[in-house]
Amino acid sequence: MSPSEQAAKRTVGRKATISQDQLIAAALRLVGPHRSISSLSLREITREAGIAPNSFYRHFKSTEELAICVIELAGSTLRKVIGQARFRAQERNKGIVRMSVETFIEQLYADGPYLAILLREGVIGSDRFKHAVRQQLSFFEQELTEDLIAIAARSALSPVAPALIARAITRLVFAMGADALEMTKDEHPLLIDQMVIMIKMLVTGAYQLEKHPQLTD
Amino acid sequence: MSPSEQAAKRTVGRKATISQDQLIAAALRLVGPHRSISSLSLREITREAGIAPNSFYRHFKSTEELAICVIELAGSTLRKVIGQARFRAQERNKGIVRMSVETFIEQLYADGPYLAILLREGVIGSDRFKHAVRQQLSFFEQELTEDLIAIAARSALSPVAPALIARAITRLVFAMGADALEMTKDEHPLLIDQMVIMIKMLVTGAYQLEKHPQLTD
DNA sequence: ATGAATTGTATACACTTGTCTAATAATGCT
DNA sequence: AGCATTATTAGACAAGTGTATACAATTCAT
Repeated sequence: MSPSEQAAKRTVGRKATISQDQLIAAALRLVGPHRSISSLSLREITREAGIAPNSFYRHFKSTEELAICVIELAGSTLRKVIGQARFRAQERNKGIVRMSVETFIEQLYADGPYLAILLREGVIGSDRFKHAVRQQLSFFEQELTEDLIAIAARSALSPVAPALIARAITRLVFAMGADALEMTKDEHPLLIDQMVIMIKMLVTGAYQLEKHPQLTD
Repeated sequence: MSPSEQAAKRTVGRKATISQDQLIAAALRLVGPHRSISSLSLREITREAGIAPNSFYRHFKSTEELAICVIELAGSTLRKVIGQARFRAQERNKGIVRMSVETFIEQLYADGPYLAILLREGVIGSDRFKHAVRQQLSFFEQELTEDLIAIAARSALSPVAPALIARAITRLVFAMGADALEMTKDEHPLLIDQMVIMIKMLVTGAYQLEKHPQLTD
């Protein structure tokens, strides 16, 4: 149940002066590019939002509840952005891989630091918390899998464990994204080149293994 | 300067009733498989170690200082373990890749949850903190690079950007390791199979790209 | 207009946190 | 033995935390 959906149910009573979305916005403002969501305190958020601490409970059961909303927002936003990148790749004639990777890295410093959030919060916080992040990652994986199947079909090659490739690429890209967070922007082009090559390795390697499934491990 | 080296300097005065290593042990006990080091409070650690809060300062300047010691310990311990895995791979006749990956995953639940620590703390905490983790990662990368060069030399193939492959493998393995942390142990064998295939994809892909450096991106 | 429902606030409580100041205890050197 | 040195402690402080209770304000349906 998204914030706005839930708010629509109310029919009688005092009009809300603050919305869940405004609280989320306040939290995002506090997080910025460096802080972790799970480190935000309830009082901090309400202070930033300009309301009394207790008012928070009218909108979220706990800060964890809010954090999960943020994660879902981050995931869906990012998938939207990456989806657009595929179209842009066809307009200009950059490769899909390169275009996607570039867009991905751009998002690190976009208005909403959504990518940075997903990168950080996947390994800390409560179980529900981590689960939410991993679910978003699996959405990426899924969409990527579908892409790979489509591409394999066009090139008349059988799909070689596309789910596995998708998982590898997803993990690789997110890990390198975490690296990028600790760099200055001028180092990003080099990193992007590396990421593109890595992905190429994975894909051509996958096709190669399909053709010659022997090889020692 | 490691904990034990520093302690050796003292010549006169009251004998220390607690050592830096004992404090580190207490911290590790608290971290367990789930908590983050950066979330440990000074008082918590001293409580666990059985000393007064202020005594902490005689051994570490701050909890961050201790955390960095833990990270370095975790890194060197893990590299030792993985190094041994290579020898073990030759004794039994499993492949180096499979043996290393299996050993890696085993470490998730070893006595010292060192791997879990490295996986988590790379993206949170202070800059010094993150830097310490990334340094340990780069050590892994380096040793792996040397291995790849050696292998390439034996197989009479030119080394195809071994540093890049090493980086990709490292990132991939650590990311999948983070996944493993959220699974039950009976799911690990499947994950290990996947990791091995992914690494094979990367390596054979790299050789393939060397032979035919065209291909769209 | 009245009352129910809902949102927001004020105050307070019990905790935890890091760190300061002094004082005490134990050790080695002379 | 006495002294300097170091380790540890106790006690206290200000600041921050989540949340419980009680109350005020606002809105809608009747």
